[in-house]
Amino acid sequence: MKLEEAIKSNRFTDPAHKASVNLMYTSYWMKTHLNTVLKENGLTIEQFNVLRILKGKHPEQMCVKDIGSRMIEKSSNVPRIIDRLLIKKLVKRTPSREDKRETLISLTDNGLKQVESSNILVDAMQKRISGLDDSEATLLSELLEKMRNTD
Amino acid sequence: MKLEEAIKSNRFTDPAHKASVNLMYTSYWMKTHLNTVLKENGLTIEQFNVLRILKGKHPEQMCVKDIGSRMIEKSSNVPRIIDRLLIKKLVKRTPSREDKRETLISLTDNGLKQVESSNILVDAMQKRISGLDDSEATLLSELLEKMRNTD
DNA sequence: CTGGCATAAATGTTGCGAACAATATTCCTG
DNA sequence: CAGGAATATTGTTCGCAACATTTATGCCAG
Repeated sequence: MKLEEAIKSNRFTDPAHKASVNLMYTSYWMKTHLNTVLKENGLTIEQFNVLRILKGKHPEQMCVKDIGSRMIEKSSNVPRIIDRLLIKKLVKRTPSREDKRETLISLTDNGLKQVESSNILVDAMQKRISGLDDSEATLLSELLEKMRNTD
Repeated sequence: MKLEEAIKSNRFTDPAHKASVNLMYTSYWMKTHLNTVLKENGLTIEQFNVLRILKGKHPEQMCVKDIGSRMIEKSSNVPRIIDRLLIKKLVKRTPSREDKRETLISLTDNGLKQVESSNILVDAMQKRISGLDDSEATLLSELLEKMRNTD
């Protein structure tokens, strides 16, 4: 669907304005699909993101700060997202020995299964909905990074 | 900043995967800037969005359904966003005469001033942070719409 | 004209997360 | 060793998402 149909508007002041609205709408659209898929497994996007980050180091542990620095949406509430994963027994919390200020988090067996099964669903969904081929996707990434060049 | 630095990861299964993470990260990045700017005026993004939609028809009124259909993030909670705008007296609620199921919403004078002043801040911020020229921004919009071609 | 379905809006409820402050513990550096 | 920095947790408030329910009204088929 064209942006103009999706939000019934065509009053954009300039191409950059339209692009930023398009960007937020497309991200919303993607998240809606993600949410739908993850709900089958009882996960929120943020929870899935933390699990996926932990899977990247599995079976090693990660401290809370490192998890936070790898999240797409930086959040001061990582401990509470972990709380919810703990309740579902997808994750384990262990005090660190080397630096006693830290706590180390790792996936449980259940957590690993959960994230692997969710990954399959998510990958399939993304393949199904994305209309871009590899070179277009690469170009999109380049434009997005150029857009953020003031970082 | 490159995506890999921003989320300290370079394990993307394919360009489309990287593009979708990049998309969500860039949208988050944009919203963070938006939030910072709007906070000066005591508005959330959703509230600003509703005000901006109303400005498009000002001084005419709009019913709640039409507002919702124009929002970037479709929400079933439009009445409650309007509640908060009402408390700040930025918006007025009037029962419709033609169709008594509807309520008509319009900007107050204060609301109009508020959205105009916010627009200035937002436009300046977007100019300041975006590293894309017009043709790149147009290309970005095209890619985003192609990405959503399964709509 | 009316009975039943559709539509618009509001409301109730639950839960997640953002934002920000405050606290406790531990580390590190001068 | 003292004082400040870093790490994680906790408290609090708020906005919003999601979903169900309710109320009022419009509309159409019979």
